Order: sequence, then C-alpha cells, then structure tokens
Amino acid sequence: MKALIAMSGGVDSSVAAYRMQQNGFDCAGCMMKLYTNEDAAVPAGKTCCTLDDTEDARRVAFRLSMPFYVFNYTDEFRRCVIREFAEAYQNAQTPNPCISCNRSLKFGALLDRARVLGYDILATGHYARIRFDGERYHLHTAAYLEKDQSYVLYSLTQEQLAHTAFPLGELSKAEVRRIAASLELPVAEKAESQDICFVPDGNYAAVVEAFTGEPSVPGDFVDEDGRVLGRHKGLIHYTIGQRKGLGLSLPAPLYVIRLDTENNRVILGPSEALFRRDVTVRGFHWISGEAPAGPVEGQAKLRYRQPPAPVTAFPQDDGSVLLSFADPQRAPTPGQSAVLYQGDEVLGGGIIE
RNA sequence: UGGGCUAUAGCCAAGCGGUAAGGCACAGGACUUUGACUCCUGCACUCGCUGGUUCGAAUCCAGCUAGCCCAG
Repeated sequence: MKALIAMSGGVDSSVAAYRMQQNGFDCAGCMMKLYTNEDAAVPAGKTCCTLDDTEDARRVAFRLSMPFYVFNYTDEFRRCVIREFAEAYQNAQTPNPCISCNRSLKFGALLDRARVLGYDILATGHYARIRFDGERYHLHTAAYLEKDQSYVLYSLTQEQLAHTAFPLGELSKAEVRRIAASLELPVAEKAESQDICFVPDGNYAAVVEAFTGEPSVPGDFVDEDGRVLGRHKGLIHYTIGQRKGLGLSLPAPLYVIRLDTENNRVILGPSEALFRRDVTVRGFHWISGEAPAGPVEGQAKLRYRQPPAPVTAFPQDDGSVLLSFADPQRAPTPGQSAVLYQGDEVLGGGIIE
C-alpha cells in the first residue's frame, strides 16, 4: 500500500510520516505550495510554506528515506480559499479559511492528485481518528482532546475518509514531540503554528482589500438604540463578539453584537446581548452521507477552541440544520463553522447563518 | 459684569491632611491550524498653574487660568 503524507515542515506531519512508515506503508512526503508571499501583500515573514518550512519537510523526508515532492497549488488556493475568505468578509461574515483549505485543497485537490498518482492513502498530521465499521467510515475526536482537530475536518466525505489516515489520532502532543526527539528530527522543538497562514501580520483586512480591490468604508458605531458612539474603520475589520480594537471608552466594555450592512453600521452592546440559544447552520454536511430522519441529540461547537455544548439538531428540508442549545451560546458568528458531535464522534457540520 | 460649581492618566472616576483605588481604552505576552472571547503583565515619581499653612498637601488657604451653571 502506498501512502502520500502531506507535510508542513512541522512536528506533527513529520511524526505522521514516520508513523505511516512504521505501519508498513510505502511512503512519500509532499509539501503544498499554497501561495507566494507577494500574494499576501506583505513582506516575507514567518508564515507556513516558506522556504524554511519546505526545507524542514524535505530534511525530515530525507531522514526517513522517503521521496519528497513539492506541489504547486497557488492557483487553487487563491481561487478557492483566499477568494472565499475575501467574499465572506465582503458579506459581513467571518470565515474560517482553515476549513475551506482542508475541504478544497488538502482533501480536495491534493487527495485527488494522490489517487491519480497511485497512492492509496493520504495521511496528514491532524489529531483526529477515523473508524470503519465494515460499512461506513466514522470521524472521531483525537484520543487526547487537548489537541483535537476534528472540528476542522467535518467536511470530509465517505469517499475521502476511505482514503485518508490520521496517524496521530491516538497520540498526545507530548508523545509526538518525544517521538520526534528520539528520531532526532530537526523539527522536534518547533513552535505550534498560529494565525492565518497567508496573513502574516494579522492584518487580514489588508489582504481582503488587496484581493477585492475595494477599500473598506468607514461608518458609525451605534448602540442598540441607534445612538452614534463613534466611527468604525469599515465592516470587514469587525466580527461578532469582538471587544478589542474599537477604541471606544465607556464605563463597561462594549462588544460587536451585529454588523448592519444596510447602513454600514456596527452595532455595539454589552456581553449579555451576544447569547443565542438557536443557531441555523446552512449547507450541513453529514459525515455518514445522509441526513438523519429526525432530530438528533448531541453536542456542538461553534468555534474551534470551545468545548462542545449540549444541543438538539433539527435537520431541515433545505439541507440546513437548526441547532437548539440547552444553554444560550455566546456570539454565534455567521461564516464560522458549527460542528455537531455525538460523544467523540463527529456527525457533521456547516456554516453558521 | 456679579454669584455659584468644577478642575486627578487618552476617557470616566475614587480620594476629604499621611505619601495617587477602580473601570474603559491602549500596549505587550499567554492561549491557538480561523476571526474572536478569555487570561496575565504594563500604563499619573504625580493630582489646572503659582504661592502659602503644616513634620507632611491631590486633600486646608490665597491668587491666577479654564470650563459649566445661575443672574443680567
């Protein structure tokens, strides 16, 4: 059996490559070149896909005596991920580019290419588990929830799961680092990745403006009664629940509770105004391949770093799902992903409306 | 022009003779394959200005300056 390992130059995918090799696969490593720093409209900084990261991945592959390839996906990345990212912001939504990258690139274009090239399996360094019950594939959380990344994988299909492996699913981060250290991999001590990979300065608004060619338009900050509190820099600079960066000083902290595209206004209010019990999720993808006949009891996450909260999911005829939480959830944000769990199994997910 | 009130950090604000609370904002850090939230740390050697009283003044007194209110 042949396996292709998607490597990033980090510890996780490096150890994933080693594990696949140990499991008896005929392995090759690959790196996806997703963008050039010029695309990001910023000076080359510490982002992923840099020459250093590619060299790190190449050295690890060399150490493990496996072939290593670099695939150019800059066009696809720009066409799918960056475009979706920019368009979401233009529609006053807050996208999660990691999720669209997984869907379109890693488990889309890359997996397709792996299959064409004759690989049976695509392996990544994600912390999650796949189980096959003889009929269907199931996606589960990682054994150690501290690093669980099942949230960003909810879009996987049965077909994709059938040809995917997550060799770190049963390991803790500490174990992964220990393995890397024992193999003397050059990346054993590398820091966790962070921030949006193609937005090195944290200035995502500049990327959106550069991509769309449309500068953001300043407008008013108003309270829930419509009183003007100040001026904002343009809707794309804000997201629901945001507190920092408003520059407004009042007795209590203020949060963004709504983006009013009609009037180009940002509505601010107290933290309490952010809680919602019901959340509609559009384009819901069920891992099993089909929506259940009736309501499902489970738990759901509205953002990556959040413990799952008890919920009842009501599948709708239009493919969306209504999530009704037992307790109101803070700041459900349009554009972000909601993922439905049942215990440690991922049932599916979609985009919050 | 009389009378009254108030002047403390970017904003709000405690302090009432004993050596500058707190909140907001902001900055840095932690967390993190998204944006946020959250958490930690920092943030007035100085209290509108000038004198005076006192061992000691943001606190009391006088003058000046500025703003607000009332009367004209």
